[in-house]
Amino acid sequence: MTLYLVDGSGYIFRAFYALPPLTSPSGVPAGAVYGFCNMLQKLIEKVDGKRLLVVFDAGRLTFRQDIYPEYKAHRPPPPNDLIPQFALIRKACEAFGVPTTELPGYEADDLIAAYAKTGNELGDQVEIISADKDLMQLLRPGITMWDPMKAKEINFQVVLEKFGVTPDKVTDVQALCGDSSDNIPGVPGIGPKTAAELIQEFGSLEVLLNSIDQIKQPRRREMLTQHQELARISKQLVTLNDSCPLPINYADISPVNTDPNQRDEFLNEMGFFSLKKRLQTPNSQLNTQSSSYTCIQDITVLKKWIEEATTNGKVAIDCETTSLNAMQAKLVGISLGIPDESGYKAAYIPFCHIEGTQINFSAAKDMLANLLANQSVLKIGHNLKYDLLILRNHGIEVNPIDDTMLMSYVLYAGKHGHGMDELAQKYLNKTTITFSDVAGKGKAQKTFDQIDLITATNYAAEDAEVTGLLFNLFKPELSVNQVNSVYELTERPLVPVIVGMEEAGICVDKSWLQNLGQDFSKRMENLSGEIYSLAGTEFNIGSPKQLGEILFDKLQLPGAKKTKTGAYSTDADVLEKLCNQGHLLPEKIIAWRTLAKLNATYVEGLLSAINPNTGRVHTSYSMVGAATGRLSSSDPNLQNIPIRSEDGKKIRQSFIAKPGHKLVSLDYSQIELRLLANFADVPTLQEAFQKGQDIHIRTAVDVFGVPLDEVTPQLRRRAKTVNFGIIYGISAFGLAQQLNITNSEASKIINAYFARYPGIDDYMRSSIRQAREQGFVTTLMGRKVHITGINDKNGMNRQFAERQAINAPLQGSNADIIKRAMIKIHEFLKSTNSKLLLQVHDELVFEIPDFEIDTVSAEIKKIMENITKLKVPLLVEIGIGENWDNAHG
DNA sequence: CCTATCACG
DNA sequence: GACGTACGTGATAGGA
Repeated sequence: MTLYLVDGSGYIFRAFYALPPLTSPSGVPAGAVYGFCNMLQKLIEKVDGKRLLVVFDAGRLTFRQDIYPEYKAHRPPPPNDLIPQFALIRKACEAFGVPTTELPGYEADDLIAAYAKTGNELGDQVEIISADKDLMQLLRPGITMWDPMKAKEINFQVVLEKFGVTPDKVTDVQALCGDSSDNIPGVPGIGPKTAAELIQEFGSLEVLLNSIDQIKQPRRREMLTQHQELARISKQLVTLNDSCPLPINYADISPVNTDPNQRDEFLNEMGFFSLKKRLQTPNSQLNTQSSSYTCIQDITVLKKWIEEATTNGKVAIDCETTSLNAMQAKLVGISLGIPDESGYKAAYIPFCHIEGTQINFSAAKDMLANLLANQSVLKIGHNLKYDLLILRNHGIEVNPIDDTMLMSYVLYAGKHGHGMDELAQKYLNKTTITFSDVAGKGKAQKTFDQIDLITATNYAAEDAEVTGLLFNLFKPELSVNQVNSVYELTERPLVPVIVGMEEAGICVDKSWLQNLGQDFSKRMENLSGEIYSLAGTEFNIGSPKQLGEILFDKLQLPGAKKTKTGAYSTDADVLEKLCNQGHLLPEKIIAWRTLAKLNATYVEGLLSAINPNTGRVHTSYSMVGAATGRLSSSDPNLQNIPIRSEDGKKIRQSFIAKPGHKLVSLDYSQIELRLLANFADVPTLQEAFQKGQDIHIRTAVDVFGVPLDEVTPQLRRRAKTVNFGIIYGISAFGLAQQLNITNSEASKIINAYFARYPGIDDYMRSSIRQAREQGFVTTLMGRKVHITGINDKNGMNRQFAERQAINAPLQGSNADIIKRAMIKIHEFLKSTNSKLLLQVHDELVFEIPDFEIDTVSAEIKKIMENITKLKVPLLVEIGIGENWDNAHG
């Protein structure tokens, strides 16, 4: 009977590094345990009732250190988060009914060798489950190896390709070339290629060492003569000791015998509920084809599902549509997932696929609307904002809700993305069907209504099922990780607010934009004529490559700078420097580029974004796009509408209020600097804000040491740059670049700043320390922003992470504040005729009917300013106008 | 599909 | 001594 031998320690490390750090309900790190259980379960399925022995390392010290003290000496100790998990993993094996073994003084690999040898001699088939190259020496007839990650056999051929020799010669090769990962010395100057060549030629290490004088190459000969002893020691180190004692008698190794109750008890203790449910029906993972999902094509079947969801009190939902753009998408079908003993059972209700028997949507609508509006049934979705918009188009309200995408966001912002496919892979170990799998991609991509019902059901119902499973996993994590309040008080209640904004859209003046486009085009034409004659040739001005060649090769202008890919840099910075030296061409290029940008991105972009049904522009906000907690806006992006240049302002003027209304803009003044003054507890800065002083002038006075009445506009501008620099996690180089001064001048300014504002430096250091110790920084409302790379050994990556650690709490707290304000304002606006249309990080834009402008905007200002209490006041500035440009004070 | 550039906070 | 560096986003055009 076959014996399977598992390198348990290898599994532990792989599980630890592959999985994000989950925490069990009792607060113990459990990510590796979770991963290990998953792998263990797969193994149990593979060995199918045969004998399985998991072998662990007993400790760091083995007989090999007696031979060679440096052996594995450079290995860092296991990470702190992993240490408590070792014992739990042994417990997991016990709970799954899998025997384990270990032996002090020996490595797991030695024990594996010893058991493999014994089994082989008794005529048993032995399979080693590991991809570790140090175990490959054991291969021989009757002993095979299986790489569990790649799910393929490691045979003689694989070993031959890897080492250049057959398995029985592997240790000879390793002895010669050494192994830096285990600190095995080998013979200096001999690498894997040479080692294989020598062993092939001489047959074995022993023969080779006895015939060194026959080696032709003088250098090899010399090295081998000199380092014979190292080769012999290395050979001892890499050779597995198959005569070590067997802690469990070979005959006593029992087949896998899982007691489901014992296993479930352990999984409960660990909080692995979804895994527990999955294991209760071990085949549901494998047979998730059409059989396990229902396609609801009949109204009585639908009725049964809705009743069941209602009784259950919880249902996962997902809408399938014809477009990612919610405002122009057509509803095609809805999937439902209802908790059951195996996790979630899921169904898909098609409404308007091109082929197949389907329920008419209007026949099902009332039933579904009742379920979705039922206060005692929780609706779970992934990015529900989207589904809510779709359903609102059909007059369907959805409440109450939970959103697994937002849960992932508050738990893991900065660590990884929050898309369902990615999360399913990471947390459920499940590869989901992707949209392009079913619909294709590129130009030939089908819309969902063109998909056949079987495929559509498999895809759509899986989404509902996965959403439910993610909910089971994430929901308890929220409080364990102390992010329940940011989820409950900020992210979840924000969903209907954003839905309202996206649905409202904003008016843009079509003919204004068209005129503007004509003006821009004409000016571009004139400019390109001038550019061609200055350059002496026609070329594509929009091509940085061609432009760079013209400027720096053909015209030989000075100041050529290369980008990281080696091409000439032609960005505004470079061109401006050339302008300052009196060159005319770069100036024309800058002007042309500005117009090209405005025309393509804004004139053309906005015109094509006008929704034909509503006549307005509806952006889409991503609630998980920015790791810091900010929203992001796309399709079109309305958070980067020009404002700084005169031509830019003209673009902004195209955003108008509907008749009888005004656009009202309210923005938080200097909010990030106020937050800095608050967090860093700088008395001088706090006082300046309390007295309503101009903060940049104040900084100029303090840092540049000039009297108040001598602060010129230019000096104020420099101080403003310094203030921004501080918020971004200042570096001398960055400030120097920005102010066009030398590094040492910038350094002096920074030092003066820290000296005048004690507290800033401490605050920055403490942010960095928190990131280092905990892996994340926190904001005012307890949002976590994970900072990866803070302990990176690459200095540049680390410094980047440090600047993020400084900036994220400020940017993130700003996001917290405005999000809370939006939620409160949304409630207030229900009693008015006004609407919130846009959010631009520290600014909110409203459309307010003339008759209630004063009262409503005053109340909004009050809400915004009083959303939280800091050591400095929050100040909100109001602007009112027909268009977005003149709504700016 | 990636890079360079540039629009915003 | 050299390296490359301000924080966070999204859209567009060009070019492999």
